Amino acid sequence: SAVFGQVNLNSPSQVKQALQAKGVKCDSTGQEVLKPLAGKYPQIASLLSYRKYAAMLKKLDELKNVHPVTGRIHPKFDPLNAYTGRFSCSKPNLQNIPRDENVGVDESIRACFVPQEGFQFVLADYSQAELRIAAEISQDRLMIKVFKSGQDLHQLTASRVLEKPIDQITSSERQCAKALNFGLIYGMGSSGLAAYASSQFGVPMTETEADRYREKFFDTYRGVRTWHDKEKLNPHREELRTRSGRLIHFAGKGFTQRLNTPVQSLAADLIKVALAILVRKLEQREARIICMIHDEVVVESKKSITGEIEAIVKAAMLQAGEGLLTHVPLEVDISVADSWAGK
DNA sequence: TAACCTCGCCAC
DNA sequence: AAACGTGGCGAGGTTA
Ligand SMILES: Nc1nc2c(ncn2[C@H]2C[C@H](O)[C@@H](COP(=O)(O)OP(=O)(O)OP(=O)(O)O)O2)c(=O)[nH]1
Ligand SMILES: [Mn+2]
Ligand SMILES: [Mn+2]
Repeated sequence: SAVFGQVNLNSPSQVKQALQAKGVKCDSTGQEVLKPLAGKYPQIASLLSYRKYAAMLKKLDELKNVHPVTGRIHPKFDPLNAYTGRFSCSKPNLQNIPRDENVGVDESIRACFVPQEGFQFVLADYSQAELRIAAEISQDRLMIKVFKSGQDLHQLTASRVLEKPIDQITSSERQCAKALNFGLIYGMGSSGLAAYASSQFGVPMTETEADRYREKFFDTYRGVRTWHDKEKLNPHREELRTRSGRLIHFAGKGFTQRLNTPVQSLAADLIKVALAILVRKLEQREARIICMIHDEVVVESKKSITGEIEAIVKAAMLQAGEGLLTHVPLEVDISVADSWAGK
């Protein structure tokens, strides 16, 4: 094309050079930068589309090593690799399998993950996991109240940003709002907020508008602002002790990391406690934990006992909160399905 | 050739 | 890309 003559589209440096040669000023060629330019340059839209499909094909390629005997994929789960105490997963990573709405064609990668004959999946995921924990850690009065009354903050934020009634928020709009909520509580700035809203949410937002939105957010959740201010005051604390007793080396960590680490760590501890409870309860039953994705558990359960297993999984995940959280209630979204796509 | 880095993108 | 964070992976590109 006129913009990309003889360039390797897989090479960010060549792409950047080609764009700059055409007078497109950019530092990076990532989505945040290119997406707002896609309307003006159809070639950029094509490039982003190509990158998306290429990423999907790469993911599929990673999933080729099915064990000949078990018919399963056996990744490595490492409980002690991530800084915050999250599990990591590799070879292949099953914690970043594309969600169906992002695959780009009417196909599902997650639907390829199915239980063995005569079994079903129980899929259980903490609702608004780290928002609840942030409410607990910051002791924000309103946020705690919101969770006690069973409201949905992701949905609420989507509704505010899109200026649409709450009952008209689609699941993918809610999904987009997650990054806004977490961005805000973990210290995202006005420029980051504006860029994200424009590129991922499709809502053009100037930096001034972003700044106004941030202020509104922190006026609403005053305890979150106080938490941030407090964290700004002691930027040199070198140790963090988690509620479960782990000591985390904190030296050299910046403001945003200091906000995130206690929350993500507690979330990691929460699900680990839940898994420990659960693995024992499942021992004598025909059901096994086959995957975990940070705040989600996938259990493969014999069909005839799925109802009982569902109750056990939910109870274990809620019970884990009893020793770790004091003010905020937990909720678990749970479903039974014949594939990871959720039926 | 292999090891390493950066970039971009997937998930939570 | 920037004061959101935590990860893994492939491809290009560089270095040993
Ligand atoms: N800092 C940060 N953390 C994220 C982001 N996306 C997900 N997480 C973390 C915080 C979430 O609570 C946690 C689990 O992700 P989920 O997709 O299950 O979202 P969440 O539990 O908040 O909402 P849900 O009610 O399950 O749809 O992972 C993000 O964009 N930034
Ligand atoms: Mn969740
Ligand atoms: Mn989840």
